[in-house]
Amino acid sequence: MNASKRSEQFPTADHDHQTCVTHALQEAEDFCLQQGLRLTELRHRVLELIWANHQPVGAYDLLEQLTHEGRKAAPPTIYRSLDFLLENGLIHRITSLNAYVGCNHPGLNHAAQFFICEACGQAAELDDAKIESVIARDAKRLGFTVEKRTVEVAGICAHCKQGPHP
Amino acid sequence: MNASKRSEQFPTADHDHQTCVTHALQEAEDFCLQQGLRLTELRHRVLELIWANHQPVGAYDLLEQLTHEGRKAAPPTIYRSLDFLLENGLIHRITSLNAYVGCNHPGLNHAAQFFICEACGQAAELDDAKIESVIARDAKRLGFTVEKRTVEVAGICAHCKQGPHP
DNA sequence: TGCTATATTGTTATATTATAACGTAACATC
DNA sequence: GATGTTACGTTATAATATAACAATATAGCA
Ligand SMILES: [Zn+2]
Ligand SMILES: [Zn+2]
Ligand SMILES: [Zn+2]
Ligand SMILES: [Zn+2]
Repeated sequence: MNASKRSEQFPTADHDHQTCVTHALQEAEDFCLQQGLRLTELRHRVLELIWANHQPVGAYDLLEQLTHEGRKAAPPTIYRSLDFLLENGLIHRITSLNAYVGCNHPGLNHAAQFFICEACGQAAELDDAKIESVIARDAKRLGFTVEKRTVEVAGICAHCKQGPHP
Repeated sequence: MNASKRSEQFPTADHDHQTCVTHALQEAEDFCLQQGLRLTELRHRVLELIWANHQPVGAYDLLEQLTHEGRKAAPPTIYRSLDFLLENGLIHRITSLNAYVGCNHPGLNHAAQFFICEACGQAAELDDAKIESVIARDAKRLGFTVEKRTVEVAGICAHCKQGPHP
């Protein structure tokens, strides 16, 4: 099981954090190159910070991390980078947390579901086609055209049920 | 089809708005009496305003409506009433809108799903057991204990696909 | 009834998240 | 290099929500 695969669900305590980050950044660079997108130094750094946090992180947390490393940054600095990363599927916004997290399948333009642990703060990204199809069925019955789905489940992850924060 | 039934999905343009409000308030009064909850004048009025808006409405919109009718009100005034109504299942919070909407099945402590029209602003509340079971299955596979579910689908409702706002 | 504990509301200040508006710099294309 | 476009810097402000403490109303009981 490689780092990418592991990060699709709740990571174990002993997993190689840095490998996750490196791998995700490499994927993002490749993707942007393919798509002709400009992954500027700022955007690259913001994405790196999001992955390095390794759990959903707020815009102002990111802002603080940027300023602490000497960069001039104001709210628009971070929000513009977040917008770019969101638009191009490199990160997700978790509505119920007002926080941002790296996407495990960048570029696929998928609808994701999140399982969010209230103890350790980790979020697992799923892409369960079954949920999609049930929502689609309900939408059809209502005559509703789906544009955007938000599926976020809060609770306690398996690691945290056994002991304190993994 | 009565007002209650109608309000479970997207209401038609010609439906009896006032009947919906009256019916919902009556149900809330009954429920609070049964449960020994104090539906004070303020809480009653806030719930009435939420239903009268008849679509998800923001806390500060409600605040403005309260002050316009002469009541002294500050943010905590409205947020405390919203907290009471949320805790007791009389309203729902729609995370993706930062807005509040009356519950169609007060007191049932159910997990609801919302289909939100981006054209007319109406939200339809569903309680599809199928969605619940699929989420429960994923949770079980992850070893995840579910506390709270957020399922919000944005798009265009059937009325709005035919013509402008119903 | 009057007393007391509790719940509710009022009031002021502040935290948190996000965007508007406008100017400057970097980049790409010709 | 001129020109149009994209990205970034900067200042101010909007929108949503909570903290902290005082005043009032209510409920339960002596
Ligand atoms: Zn994703
Ligand atoms: Zn956990
Ligand atoms: Zn409901
Ligand atoms: Zn509509």
